Amino acid sequence: MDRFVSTYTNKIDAKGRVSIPAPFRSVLENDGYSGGIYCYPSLDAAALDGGGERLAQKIDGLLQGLPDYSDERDELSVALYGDVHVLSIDGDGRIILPQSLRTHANLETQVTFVGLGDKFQMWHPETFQDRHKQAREKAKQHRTLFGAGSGNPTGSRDGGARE
Amino acid sequence: MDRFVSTYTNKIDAKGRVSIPAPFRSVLENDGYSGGIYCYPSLDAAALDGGGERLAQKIDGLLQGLPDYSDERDELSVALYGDVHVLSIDGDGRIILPQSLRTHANLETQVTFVGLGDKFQMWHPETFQDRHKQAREKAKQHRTLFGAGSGNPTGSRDGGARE
DNA sequence: TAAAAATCCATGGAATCCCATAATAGCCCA
DNA sequence: TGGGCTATTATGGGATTCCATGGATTTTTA
Repeated sequence: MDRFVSTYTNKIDAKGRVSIPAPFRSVLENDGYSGGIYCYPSLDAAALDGGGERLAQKIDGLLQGLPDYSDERDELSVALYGDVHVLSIDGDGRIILPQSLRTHANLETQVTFVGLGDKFQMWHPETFQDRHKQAREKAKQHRTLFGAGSGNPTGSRDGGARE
Repeated sequence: MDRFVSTYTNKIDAKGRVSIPAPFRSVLENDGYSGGIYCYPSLDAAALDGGGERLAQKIDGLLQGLPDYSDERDELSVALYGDVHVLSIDGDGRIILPQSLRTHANLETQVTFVGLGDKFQMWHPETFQDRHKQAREKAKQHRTLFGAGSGNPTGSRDGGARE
């Protein structure tokens, strides 16, 4: 399997460590594991985005259009690279979440890992529940718009409720 | 790991010494460490740019586009090379910031190191906070432009069938 | 010779490694 | 089908290493 799917909730222990769900770990290994996962605060949600090499390359791609040494590039780099943490995975498949990341997502004792295909997100469990409900509501509305709930003809995403 | 990512804030001690964040140091070593880091005042910000060989080569690359002995090239050379300092790293991974550089970036007691991929920047912590906010705003705008919401520019797969 | 710079040493706290345990899931074989 | 064995996983807790930081000592330079 090569995509992050499903959700899991794990504990944060006294040292700030969290187990990465085993299925996610194996995805990361197939993705060219380079010593750790890339993790940064989501731009518009109280959550963290995480992933492996594929995610890192995506970030590179966003910057490629911009000329070196332009102020614009530097500015964007601050948001894209400056916020990224490389969290190394210990021998037991755990990472430790830096304080800055934990505060962004209100993570205290538990983390909900949510697979999003190319990447995954980490949420405060309750916050995610709310989000999840909203997302499903929106998805239903869309379906009735399209009629019959027979899948998703246009291939559009589910109303952007995610992230 | 081969690029500068993440942000770290370190102290300047009484002698003007600052620890380079360990992850940055290891990037520099992989980058062909040549005795010190290249450091110069950012052209359009109250910050310092720093990096290793890759950064030096990029500066060279900019100049190569211009004809030899042209006024334009001379000017740019002065602008780019003139203010460059080579800061040697001591046995404990620290550098000493010359006064001229410190004044340009208003560095007094603390320095925030920001990874920008090929290079990194050094900011006064509070000044950086503002910059950081701007940068995230800009990134949001770009993101909607790119349609990079789910990290999937084409919007094709992952149509919301989560869980 | 005094001031400045480079090198060396010491330390507290944090991150990493290593091992132990309990719970779960998968499997084999009767 | 069921029962027991094994492998995997999440979690907890020491022990060790790494790192930022401060200070002392030596070397250089003015």
